Amino acid sequence: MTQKKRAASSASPTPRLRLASADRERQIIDGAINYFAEVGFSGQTRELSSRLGITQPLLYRYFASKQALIERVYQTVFEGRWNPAWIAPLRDRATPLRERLIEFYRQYSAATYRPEWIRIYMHAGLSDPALNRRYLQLVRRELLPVLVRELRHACGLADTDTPPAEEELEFVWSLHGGFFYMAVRQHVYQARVQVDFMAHVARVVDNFLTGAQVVYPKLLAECAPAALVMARAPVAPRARRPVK
Amino acid sequence: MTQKKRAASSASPTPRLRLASADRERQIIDGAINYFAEVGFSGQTRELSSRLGITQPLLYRYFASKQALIERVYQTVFEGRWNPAWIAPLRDRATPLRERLIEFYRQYSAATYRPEWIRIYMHAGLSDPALNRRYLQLVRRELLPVLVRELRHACGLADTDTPPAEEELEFVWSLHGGFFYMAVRQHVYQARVQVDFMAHVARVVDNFLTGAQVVYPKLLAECAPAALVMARAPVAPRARRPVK
DNA sequence: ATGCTTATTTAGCAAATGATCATATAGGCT
DNA sequence: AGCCTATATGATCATTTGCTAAATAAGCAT
Repeated sequence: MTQKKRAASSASPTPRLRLASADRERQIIDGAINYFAEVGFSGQTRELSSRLGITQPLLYRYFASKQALIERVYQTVFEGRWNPAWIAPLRDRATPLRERLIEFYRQYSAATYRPEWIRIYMHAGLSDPALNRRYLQLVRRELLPVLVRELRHACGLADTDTPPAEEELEFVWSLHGGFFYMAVRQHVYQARVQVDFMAHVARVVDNFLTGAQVVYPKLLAECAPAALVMARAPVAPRARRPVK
Repeated sequence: MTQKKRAASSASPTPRLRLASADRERQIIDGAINYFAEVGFSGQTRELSSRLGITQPLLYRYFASKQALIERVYQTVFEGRWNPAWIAPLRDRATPLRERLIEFYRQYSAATYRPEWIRIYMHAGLSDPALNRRYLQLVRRELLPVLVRELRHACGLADTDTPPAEEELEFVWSLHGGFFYMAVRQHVYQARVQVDFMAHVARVVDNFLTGAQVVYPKLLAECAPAALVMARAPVAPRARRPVK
């Protein structure tokens, strides 16, 4: 017994590392993000603590309950990774919308299409979708209307005050969702994705914008006719190669 | 105690319903699908049995272990809902590809974009992605190559033996994934989707096919040049309204 | 009725798991 | 050096949970 104990303590020379509480807290949160991303929120606190190299009761010194820790994980992952600075360049009409979209998805994917983010996001959605809905509303409030506005402009329409119709939001969301699903295939289903992501983004964005030249005005005619005002000087058509 | 018990048993007059074993088994599986879809596979067998109105040990008469029940749930949901008859009509060039795609997604969504299916699929992916990968391979083997072939044709190219390039598969998967993500938002994140799904599908398919007239040949030129053979009699251009 | 088969329940075990508490010790302060 | 505070630990509790064995009763053939 005592032998075993002594052997263990000499084998793992962990001389009771004493961290500043802020450091320890951060370390626990980071570990919890990775652990829960891997096994889900039903993962045990004992296993988590053992991966962190600390004892389980220490977790309870820093977090009142397992649930409190989980909520902290949510908060850190979701609210910590949205960058408001992504939006402004999307409105900069000095560069073609194509390039703006590609650049946006380069940055957005770097921040969120990561195993922990995607997996935590899915686990959270399945166990308590309230937080996900908050994130979706963030996207819906901050990002999608900008996309709609720029898309209207890129299709040769004048800026109006007409708010995005539900159908327009879903339309741009189909672009967004296609990329997200690729990340889900990769990080949740662990399927190998064998193409260059940014080249793929470029192709899909091209396809989206090219089609939109024709289809988007029809969508507006059906769903938001008030937005159908031609710009005085029509914007150069986006078709980079004329349809023959 | 005894009073409580007697009261309970008289309040719930469940006079030990005795079913044929096949019926009971089916009932358990159906209940398990709904239960696990809701709470995940870490849901307890006791809670499941109580929802079914049976005792927990009875589950173990029908399934050797919780894991065996879970595997049966997988099997029923995934392998039971793929319909090979979806594919043939996609190849019927008598009708425009647009209509074929819309009809396909009408049927595919009716079968799989349901709360249990989507949620079980997500839970499964997070806890053990092997089964999801098998399903993805089914899609990748049976569906995507057909889409690629028909898309090439719709863009005015001759049929060749050139197998789909990885980039082509991802390209059509971006269409597929956009729809799937809408179902995820609905059934996992429980966000309200306020548009008519089939009208949305029609718009997105239109957009996809219209853009593809321009973008897909370029994709092929980069990634599968051997497929870039023009059909002798060019197919009527898909643009339903000429690009101005 | 009688007895046989088997579906179903009652009662319960052993392991796992979230949470707690008294105790030990590291590290700064005087 | 010596003290004091906050951090860290080991032992332990109460509950949950997958699973089993024995008891009970419903349908069925005779």
